[in-house]
Amino acid sequence: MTTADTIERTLSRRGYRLTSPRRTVLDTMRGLGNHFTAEEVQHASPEVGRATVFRTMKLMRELGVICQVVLDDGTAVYQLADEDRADHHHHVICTECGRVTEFASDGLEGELERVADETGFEIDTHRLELYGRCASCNS
Amino acid sequence: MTTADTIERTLSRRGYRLTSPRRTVLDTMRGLGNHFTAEEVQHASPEVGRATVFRTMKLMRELGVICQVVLDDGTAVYQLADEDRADHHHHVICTECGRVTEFASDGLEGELERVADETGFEIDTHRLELYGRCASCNS
DNA sequence: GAACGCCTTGATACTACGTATCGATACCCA
DNA sequence: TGGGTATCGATACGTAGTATCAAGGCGTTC
Ligand SMILES: [Mn+2]
Ligand SMILES: [Mn+2]
Ligand SMILES: [Zn+2]
Ligand SMILES: [Zn+2]
Repeated sequence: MTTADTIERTLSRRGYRLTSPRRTVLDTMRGLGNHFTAEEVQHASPEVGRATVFRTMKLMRELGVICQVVLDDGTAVYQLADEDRADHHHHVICTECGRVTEFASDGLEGELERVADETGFEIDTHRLELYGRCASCNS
Repeated sequence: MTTADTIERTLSRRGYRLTSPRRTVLDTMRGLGNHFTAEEVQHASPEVGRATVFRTMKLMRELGVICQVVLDDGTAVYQLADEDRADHHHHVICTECGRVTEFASDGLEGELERVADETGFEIDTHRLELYGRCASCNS
């Protein structure tokens, strides 16, 4: 979870400010726990205009503060990124309780690069999600 | 691309029928080429009710006849699956022209299983998408 | 062939998601 | 102090997908 100070610095570096509505949306997301939808953020921040909620979430996504997680049915939820994994990582999603966990693997990234070569495409990025049941839902 | 006969058999096995509206939607999707959105299918099948378009697309997705492809911005497009790859595969998406290509890799699947073990989750499925530029857009 | 049940359909309404527009403010810097 | 840019909220708009419901189709069974 990225601190407000870090976020403010990143915003500032790009000419943006950490305003009061942005702060509210950030606090809301922190209060919503492991993962949340756009609608949940809206409902929990009634003082902030709807457009601003979306704008802020989009901005935070660009900064890597939150990540989008695609569920197995194709819908999306969001998650505050661990500060240390803010750059590149993937998600394991519990189809039972919805819990989202982040992970990264150098071995996997290497294998992905090898596969990417064979596609004939010039690959820039990728997205990977694993679906299953978490330890607690599994017992 | 799965034949109508194959689809009819699969539907029949589940107690469903290949009706005229379903046939229309299938033909429409075949006519739309490499990939298409829900809206494009609707527009190209005005005789069919909107709800039926969505219902049919959902059904075809469950049968593995079409696959959902998540773009890098999180939106979704759809694609008729190659009959031989109908079971499990992934997608390479050109961020320039939108072209979607399917691929599969045993090596990758093996590496994925290894990574999945370390998550502490009981993994059922996964989703992987690669984003880049196709050969023709790259030149 | 009639009755019945289930599948299917289209119209409609509704919810969610996200973007575009626009006039009004707030902040920063010269 | 004045201008320029960022930001905001309200609103409207477009797309995606689901829920409801009444009507029609089709197969099976009697
Ligand atoms: Mn994440
Ligand atoms: Mn596919
Ligand atoms: Zn769980
Ligand atoms: Zn291309």
